[in-house]
Order: sequence, then structure tokens, then C-alpha cells
Amino acid sequence: MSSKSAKKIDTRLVILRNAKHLFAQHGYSGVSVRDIAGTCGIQAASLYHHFPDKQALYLATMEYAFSDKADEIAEVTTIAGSPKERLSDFIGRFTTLMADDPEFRILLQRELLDGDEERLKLAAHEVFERPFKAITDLVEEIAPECDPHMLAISLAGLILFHFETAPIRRYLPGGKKSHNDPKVIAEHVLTLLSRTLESPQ
Amino acid sequence: MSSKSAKKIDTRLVILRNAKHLFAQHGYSGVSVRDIAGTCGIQAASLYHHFPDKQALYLATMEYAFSDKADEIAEVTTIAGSPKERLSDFIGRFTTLMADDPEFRILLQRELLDGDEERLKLAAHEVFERPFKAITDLVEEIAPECDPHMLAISLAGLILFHFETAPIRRYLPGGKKSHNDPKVIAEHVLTLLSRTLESPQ
DNA sequence: GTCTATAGCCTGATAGAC
DNA sequence: GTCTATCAGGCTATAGAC
Repeated sequence: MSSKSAKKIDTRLVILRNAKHLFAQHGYSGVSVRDIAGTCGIQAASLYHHFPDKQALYLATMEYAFSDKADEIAEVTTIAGSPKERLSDFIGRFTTLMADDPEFRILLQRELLDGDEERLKLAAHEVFERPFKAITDLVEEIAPECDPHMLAISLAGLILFHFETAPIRRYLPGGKKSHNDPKVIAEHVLTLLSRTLESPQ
Repeated sequence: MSSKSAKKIDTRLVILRNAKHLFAQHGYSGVSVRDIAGTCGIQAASLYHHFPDKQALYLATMEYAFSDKADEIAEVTTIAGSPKERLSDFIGRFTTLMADDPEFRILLQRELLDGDEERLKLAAHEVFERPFKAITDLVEEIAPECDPHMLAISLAGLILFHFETAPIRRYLPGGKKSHNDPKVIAEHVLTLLSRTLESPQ
């Protein structure tokens, strides 16, 4: 009930939340300003009070969707223990993270497809650089014969591709519902990599 | 110089080729019928002589971009040799295939994001089922303790994610131009999996 | 801070001449 | 088989009342 917080709904935040939904579902050019305003229960013109134009709204939405992700992902690698334990831990936590915020993953995929250089550079430095560095440091200990940059990408791809292909996997031979379970995915990735991890010599 | 083929430019094919470019670059809703007609040097109205509407043009474009891919990918797994040789061969060929037709990969990614159930079901059965089956059969011989469906997805993801992340990798620590070289990617994936392959017991 | 009204342009699609 | 002309509606964005 304090004067500045709570109680009053922050329209800006409502817009960002709905915009995140819609941009994830349909992409930038698949969503109109009217669509976003509509799901917020306001007129399109009112939206321009909060954001100067559609592009700025999109950028603010990305910032909203991507903020704190750097911390979340990086945190996932800072656990103590042996390299193998830390990797196992990372796989489990990263998988859960991606399963818990599917819109973040989808928006990231869309940015990889449509983002201009400036946006990607910003995302790389502000969001992914720190956690990526943590992962390369980790895998360097485990598999020194591999290029750490490539191995970090491989590790992420190994996990993310299962989510990415979920819509089509159900129509492919052997596809089961359980293959979408983050725990099953994590276990599979760990099993696949286990031999690689066991003999670092 | 025969009467029915060559010589005369097939407008329909020109449209499909240009549509493939544009849909890959900007997605379905990021491209207008006028845009496509423009790159073909014709008016938008003329395009409707060849396709009933935009949706049909898009579907025809997917068919054009995806046709023969089933053969190409499946072919890549039919080489003779030991399981390990065949896997190594598959990795090299699949990587080259994806590097040679980046628009196919991009359109596939867009379909995974935006495709409705019907389209994905069709793509799964007409394009990916056969080669996917070939891959699961292969990996089943190599790593019987893994779920073949999941392992096939992992294998594809391991390769594709390097292409998918190319736009942002250059801004991430340790990123080099050589990481985009299909030969380097294939070698990396093989090295990563080599320990897993060596002791199938 | 939200509304109505509207400008100006782009959209998918059609009609009909050639 | 391509063109011009056009429609009806959607788009982003602005103006100005409340």
C-alpha cells in the first residue's frame, strides 16, 4: 500500500509481458501494434505513450525477456565440485532453465534468424559473454584437446536442439512424449558425453 | 533446343527461386507479394497467374526448397563400411550439405518456429522420416545404450547449432572465422564423439 | 494516461485490357 | 502471361479531446 509501488498496475510492464508472448509466437512482422494493445486491453494509440515506436517496443521487450538471463545461466556454472560434477550440474540446470522459459529460447532463435549485427553484438556482450566464458572455462578442464569455443557451442546445441525440434519430433520415428521432459533430455546428454568425460587423459 | 524444354524461362521457377531467397531472409510475414514479384521483374498481379494466393506460393516454395532433400540426406547414410566409418562419413557429408544450402536450413528453422501441425507433419513424413530412420539405425549399432531417437536428434543438433549460432558466435569469446568452416565443424563433432564411439561395449 | 479520429502508406487480391 | 487500375482493409504513427 506504499505510495510508489504495488497496487497500481504498471501498464508498461503489462505491455512488455504481452509483447513477449506475441513476438515469441509470431515474430516481429507477424505482430501488429494493434495486436499487442488488444491483449493489454488498451488502444494502439495508448501504447505510443509508453514507447516511441514499434521498433523501440520490440527492443524493450528483448531487454525485458533477456535481462537477468546472464546471471541465471552464469550461476548454473559456479557450483563447486569436480569438473565432471560441475558439468553434470550445468547440463541439468541449463536444461531446466530452457524448459522453464520457452519464450526466451524462442526469442533467442528468432534473434539469430532476424537480428541485425548491432542487436546480436549487444546480446552477445550483455547477455551471453559471461556465462559463455564460464562454460568454456569448464569444458577446457574436461576436454583440453577440443576447441573450448566449439565445445561450448556443441554442449548448448546438444541441449537446445531437443527443445527446438520438439514440434516435429513427435512425427519422427521413435518420438515419445517423454523426450520433451527436461530431466530425460539432461540424462540423455550426460549419458552421451559420459565416456568423453571419463577419460580426460 | 527441343520444343518443350530449355530456351524459354520458366517464370514459375524464377518466382520460386526468388521466393525461397526472400522467405529465408525475412520470413513469411516479413515478405510481401509485391516484394517477390519485384525481384522477379514482374507485377504482383502477374504472380497470381502462377499461384492462387500467398499461402499457396509459400507452400510451393517450401516444397521446392525441401524436395530432393530427403534423398540427399538419406544418401549420406547409405555408404558401406563399419558403423564408425559410416558415422564419420555421415557427419562430414551432412555438414557439407547444410553448408551448401543455408537457405534450406533457415527455412527449416523458420518452419520449426512458425509451422502449423499439418505442415510439420507433412515435412516429417515426406522429407525427414526416411533419412531420420537411417540415422537412428546407424546410431543404434554404435551406442545401443542410448535412445536412438534422441541420439539422432543430438547428432543433428551438434552439427546444426554451429551454423545456427554463426551470427552471434563471432561476438563470443574465442570465436574465429574458421569455426564456420564445415570441415572444421565436422572434425570437431567427430573428435567430440570419438571416445563415445571407440568402446561400444 | 487513455481515448477517438484520422492521415498516409502498404497489404493481399481481383477485374479486365492487351 | 503480363500489364494497369483498383478495391477493401490493415498497418504504423500522429493530433488533439478528456
